[in-house]
Amino acid sequence: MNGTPPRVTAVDVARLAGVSQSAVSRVFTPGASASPRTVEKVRAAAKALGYRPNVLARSLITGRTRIIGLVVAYLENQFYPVALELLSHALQDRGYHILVFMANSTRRVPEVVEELLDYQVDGIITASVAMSSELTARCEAAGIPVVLFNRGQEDPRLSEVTSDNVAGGRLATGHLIAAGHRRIAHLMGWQGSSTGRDRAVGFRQAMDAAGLVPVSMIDGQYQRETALAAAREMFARPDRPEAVFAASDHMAFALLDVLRHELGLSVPGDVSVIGFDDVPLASWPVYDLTTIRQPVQDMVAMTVDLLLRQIEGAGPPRKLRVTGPLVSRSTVRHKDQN
Amino acid sequence: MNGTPPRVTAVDVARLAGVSQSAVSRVFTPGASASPRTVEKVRAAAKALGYRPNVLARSLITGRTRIIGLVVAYLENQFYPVALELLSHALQDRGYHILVFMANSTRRVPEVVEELLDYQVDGIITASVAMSSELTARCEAAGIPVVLFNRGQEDPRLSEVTSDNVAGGRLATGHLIAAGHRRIAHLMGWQGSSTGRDRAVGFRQAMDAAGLVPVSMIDGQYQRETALAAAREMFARPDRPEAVFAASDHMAFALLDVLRHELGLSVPGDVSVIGFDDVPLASWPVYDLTTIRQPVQDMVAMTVDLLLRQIEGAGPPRKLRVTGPLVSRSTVRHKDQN
DNA sequence: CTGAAAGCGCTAACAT
DNA sequence: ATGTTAGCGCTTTCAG
Repeated sequence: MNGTPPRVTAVDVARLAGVSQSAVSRVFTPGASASPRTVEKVRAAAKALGYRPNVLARSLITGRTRIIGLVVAYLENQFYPVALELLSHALQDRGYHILVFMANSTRRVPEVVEELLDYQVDGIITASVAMSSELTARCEAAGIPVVLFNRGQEDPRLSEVTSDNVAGGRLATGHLIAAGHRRIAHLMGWQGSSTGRDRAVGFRQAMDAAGLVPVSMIDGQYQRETALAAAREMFARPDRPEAVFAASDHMAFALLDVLRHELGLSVPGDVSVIGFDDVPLASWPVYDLTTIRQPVQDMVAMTVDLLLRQIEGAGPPRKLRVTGPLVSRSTVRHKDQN
Repeated sequence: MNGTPPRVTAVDVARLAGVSQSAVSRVFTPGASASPRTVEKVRAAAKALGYRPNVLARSLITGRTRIIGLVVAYLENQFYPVALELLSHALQDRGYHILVFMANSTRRVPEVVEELLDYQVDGIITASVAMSSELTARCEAAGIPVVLFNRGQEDPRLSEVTSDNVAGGRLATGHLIAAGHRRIAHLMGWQGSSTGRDRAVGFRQAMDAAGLVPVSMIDGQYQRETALAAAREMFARPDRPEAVFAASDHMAFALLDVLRHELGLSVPGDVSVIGFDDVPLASWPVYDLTTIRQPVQDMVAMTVDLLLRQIEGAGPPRKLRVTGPLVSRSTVRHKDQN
């Protein structure tokens, strides 16, 4: 019966308005020059026909799609949906949109980025995903800036926005120590990631500075299942910690669940816990988790500014770092006050 | 210094391979006809140059972008990030990608959809967002199928995938009644949405059938803040319910939080609570919420199938409905057994 | 300020 | 099977 409906093009509008097709184009192009009369006639005709410029055809000429590719691995940790929502809004406000690419074990990052490139995206944001050097080269060759959100990498061609994870790890651990704890463990973030490693070095630094030796350090890989297992292992040992620094709130929740619901321990009565991120759930009374805040709003704003500056003004790649405060809630017990 | 780096085009590859540009095109077009030798030469040249077809230029001709527009209002409720992740994977597996459009109070759905149309998306999925009749007409005119995910609407031009919310509401309420409760309230989902209304009618049906009258019915609008306030109001009245059906897990969590942490009530000791959705958090021990499961996996699969069928085969719009089971956990007290 | 013309990178007839 | 040709819908010189 039907097929592809006939599209309304600039030619149609031009015909109806009695002007040339290029006049129509000018009316819809920001930096244009058209007489008020032309503008009016064209706008009227466009409205009558329901015309809107085909942004893809435009992109073919301008070389800009106003599409930003976002590569993200998993949305399980609440930090990412929050960031995605913020990112999307900030970008929309500046006339850009997000094309989402989920990477995971089966869909590897390299292929995913290639697909992104096929879409001629103007820029790429990766959320907690690393870029191979080869891939970076391809993006660089294509003139497409990429900024790593919440992930660091040596490569000078890559921009990145992170919080100061080493300092954060130190702050968290220092807080536990200041509260009077000595037998402290670290439920580590994935050691294949910069954030996971940095938070762990912050932990070590603080411990060293206090002359303390970690009770244990186990990799929870930032995932609930793994963190659950790590928590069980950590407390199955004869040498139980009295306080633990979890490298993400998401893992802290898993830890808390094991402690309270499997082991029947009290937090902060029996053990103190501190997290990292300050996701919304951390402030809900069920957990009321003491944690290191990652200022997502700021991080998002910086990411967008940085990326657009590179796209629009060809600014250089930069590594930006923000510092987050400690948010004291109720999962850490202060021994002297008790 | 630099500007836009020179793109590698099919012409470059053709030149290097010593064939025509159309030969290159054929090699990269699935239903093509090219001799093994040509294919080989072209592939080699393409690899040497790092060539990949520009999908946008292709779209201009084929009329298909393989981009699906997703309109979503908020990611606060965990149900949506989960759906988004699933949707994205399912679509990627079939060669499509998601262009995300966040709608909210400032960015109204109509403008957002117009922007979507500008990108020549092949189809639209709206997650818990309604379409005006005018908008529907525009999409229809543009030949772009839209499927509403988790939202129903009368319009026959719109496809939709929902769970049976009336039956779900009945099931939830019936469970409370069967547990021996009589003084029951409903923390309603947004009454401006079909799901909110349907779950409420299910609630009423079950109550009526049992000859019971609701203690109260308050609209929590599916948002935490509102649900928190609604919960407080519900229990500030002299006539407190002994059981409540919350129209979403997300609101049930808010309710549980005020019950236990503000009012010092025990659940299920003092009051029973049942939710709707069965998001991951519902199964965590902190809440261990009894709820009605919405089979997201199935819903996503159906959504993708339906949409792609409409895009590729021009199938008709359909309204699909799945039924979710009750997942019994620990927030409902069974009076006879106690 | 405006129209004519060229062409972005690619696919799809059309011949050969 | 392959090259030639004509556009897809639009922006952008270039004349005027």
